[in-house]
Amino acid sequence: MSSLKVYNSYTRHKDVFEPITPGHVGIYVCGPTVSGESHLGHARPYVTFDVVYRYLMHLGYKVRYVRNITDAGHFEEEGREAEDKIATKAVIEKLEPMELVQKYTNLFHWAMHELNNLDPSIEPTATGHIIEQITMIQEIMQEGYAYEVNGSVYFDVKKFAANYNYGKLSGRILDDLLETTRDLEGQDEKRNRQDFALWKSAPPEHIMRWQSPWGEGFPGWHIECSAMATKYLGKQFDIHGGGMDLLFPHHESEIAQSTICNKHVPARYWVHNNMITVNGRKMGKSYNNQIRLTEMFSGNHPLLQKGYSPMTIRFFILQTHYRSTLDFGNDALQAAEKGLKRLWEAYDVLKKIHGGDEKPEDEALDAKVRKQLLEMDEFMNDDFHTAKVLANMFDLTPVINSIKDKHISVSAISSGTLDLLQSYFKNYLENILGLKDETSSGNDKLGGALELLIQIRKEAKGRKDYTTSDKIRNQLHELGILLKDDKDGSMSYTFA
RNA sequence: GGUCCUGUGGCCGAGUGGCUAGGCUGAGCUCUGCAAAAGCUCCUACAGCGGUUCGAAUCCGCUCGGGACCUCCA
Repeated sequence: MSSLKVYNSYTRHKDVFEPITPGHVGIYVCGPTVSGESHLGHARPYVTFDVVYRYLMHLGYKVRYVRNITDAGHFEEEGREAEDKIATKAVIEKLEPMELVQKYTNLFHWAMHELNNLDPSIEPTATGHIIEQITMIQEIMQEGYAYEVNGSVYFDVKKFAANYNYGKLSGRILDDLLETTRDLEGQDEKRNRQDFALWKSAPPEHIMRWQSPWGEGFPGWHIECSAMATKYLGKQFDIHGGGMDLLFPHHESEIAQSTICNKHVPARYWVHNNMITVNGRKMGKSYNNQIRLTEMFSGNHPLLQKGYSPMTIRFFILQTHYRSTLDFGNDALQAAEKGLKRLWEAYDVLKKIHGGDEKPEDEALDAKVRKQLLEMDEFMNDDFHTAKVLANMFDLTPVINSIKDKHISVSAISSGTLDLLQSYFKNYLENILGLKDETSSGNDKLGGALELLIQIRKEAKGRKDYTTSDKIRNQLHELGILLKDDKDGSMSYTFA
């Protein structure tokens, strides 16, 4: 089997993955700012890195997955009135900042669980690590790469660039930045425009504020990730993940900060997911085109023809490679919904298939099935190519259904291949891709009642009493339960 | 303006220079009391124009279109 290769934004090509400590992987993913509700675009990185997390564990690594919660204020616009987003909104909503933060943190966790994302190993909050951030800022100042002005502290990018490789991750050149940085108000505190804040002095109206060596204020945006990643993963760790839109300035700034403090580029592999777009345009607050996850699930949004279940959304995301843009659309979502249903029903069928002999009756088919299963590992090793994994599973679906419908015999493939097929489907669908059954919800009483109706319908059909049998089927259909007559005379049901 | 990405069949999307993923739609057929599901077929595309090559969706150039970042952003 091949080894895992990961596209590394830092080197700009696929690198063979080798953890710093054999057997262990440290991964840091930029988490949400909990000043508002998560939208569809937010689902992408967390699903993407959930699969990365699951796959690394599948490979046998012991993984520490750190994903932060940004609950301290940022600036609406750097250099302008330093408005704490959370504080501003808190006034409007007449809520304590921490109450608001708690509300959206809870909502975020709810959405993550709906999407069947595993909890990270550690989920540190920015407000819980103010001391670590202050300490790190002090270290940067001691090294001479930060300066204080009026109670705020800025990172000296120009000096950093003179001695280190600034801009490598994002492909930025300092001179270009000088020319292209927008002319904003209140830049006078900075020595150079491209400098960024490590600590901001808090104006009186600012609610979230902490005591620091430079007076009362709050941390800059980039420092929290550097401080928390260092604390929980060390001066250098394996993977740093996030959306492509964080490449610059966020991750570039993280690299600068950590390089001064820790003498290392913080992560060896930088992994970035692409954006979800709406009509070709990035979904984000700048474009005012977000669809919240609660709206996605309920269908309560002008752009939505209907609601889409969490697994539909997860599957929709997984059907594309994570570094490609993914365009939102009702047609695409509905295609994903149907595709997932078909795949999952085949998986249910597969679980019930038994038999097969040691030697397959159809050598060619047997070989093809094995090949397609083993290829799935290759695809995952090739930069987590879930889209190709799913394509192979769809290729195998007709084989499964044909066995069920007796178009081909169980013994067409060997018992060993059948075992492999069953274990790969289970492993991939449930453990690696993190999909789950959403239909039945395990209601035993309902199941029992349906079995009874199926029994009555069978008896009616036996008497050729199609009036009764059709009545049962049609009325159940109206209730959203689909009865299917299988080839062998048995009946099964699915929830629409 | 700078840096970078991208343009694939009705829709969504894979595509490492040659063997032309996959899903969803649509059409036909088979099975079936009728349905549904399933199976089997079919519709076979690479923005345009040049170039490199025995051979290009894939490499190069130009033109046109879309987008990301440069500012909070997943």
